[in-house]
Amino acid sequence: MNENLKIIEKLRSSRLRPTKQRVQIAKFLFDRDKTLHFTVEQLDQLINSKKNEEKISLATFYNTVHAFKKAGHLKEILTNNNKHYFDTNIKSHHHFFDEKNNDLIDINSKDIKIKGVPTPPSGKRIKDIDVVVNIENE
Amino acid sequence: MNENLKIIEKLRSSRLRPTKQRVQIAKFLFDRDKTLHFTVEQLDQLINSKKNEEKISLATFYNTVHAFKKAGHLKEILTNNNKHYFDTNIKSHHHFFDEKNNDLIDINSKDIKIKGVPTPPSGKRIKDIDVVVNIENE
DNA sequence: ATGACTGCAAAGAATTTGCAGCAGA
DNA sequence: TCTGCTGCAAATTCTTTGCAGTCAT
Repeated sequence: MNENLKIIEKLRSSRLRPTKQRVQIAKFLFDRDKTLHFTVEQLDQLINSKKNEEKISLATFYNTVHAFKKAGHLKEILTNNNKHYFDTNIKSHHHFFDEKNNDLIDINSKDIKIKGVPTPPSGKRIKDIDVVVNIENE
Repeated sequence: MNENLKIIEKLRSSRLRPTKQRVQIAKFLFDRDKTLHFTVEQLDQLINSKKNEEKISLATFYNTVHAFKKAGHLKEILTNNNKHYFDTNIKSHHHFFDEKNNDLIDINSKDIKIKGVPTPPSGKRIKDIDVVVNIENE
């Protein structure tokens, strides 16, 4: 129950009304030890497969995930498989990506050092840097 | 005409039949000084807007671009805007990406040095590394 | 009460697929 | 001739949108 309050605070502090659906989604996403990589469709299946609760509509998952992303609670991951992947780990970090299985694995940002990034075009500044280490079977 | 022969050789050496359409697309893509970043839809528009030639169907652009990618003549670029971007520059290099305008700019790979990439999971090896430097307006 | 949020269904965008006919080897 | 390729349209997949009803404040 204490967990619920934390979640509601988190939503409120981002000016997101703590609706039943948002609280349920937020609990699922943020009340966990390991970080989660997911697409919106996967999230829909993961949460709606739980028989005990009311179903949440797909459009609400899209709305909510984007609202969470805008609020900085989720990070979007780059891949080249034409799907939007999200990550509950918002700290700057990078990924292994296995194209074969669409499998994403976190890499601690402290491990990776990037040097020699040129200055961006004038009028632009660097927002962040994504590193994707593509892996394949040996 | 010599250019045509080079293109046909390039196709043949990748076991791709040099059909009229493929030769036309390959000339457009590979017979140029600056590298080109494009989506399949853009390519379709770029080539089919030329009034003088026969129109090529969208499905053929998809087939051809994927065939060229598989043959190693094109590189796919990571973005998070849910579109497949391709690059005529197949040398290892990285990109600035401006989400606002979906604008991609090459970064010479020699400029960027990446250190501290952990060993990949067992049974996997590193295929390549993509670095995307996201930029925004100052 | 009033604005924000949800859910449904429909629309939209990008990509893929099936298959008949055509063309390169 | 024979296999691979093209073109068309239909199908699929993922995502967004419009809007009426509902809920949080």
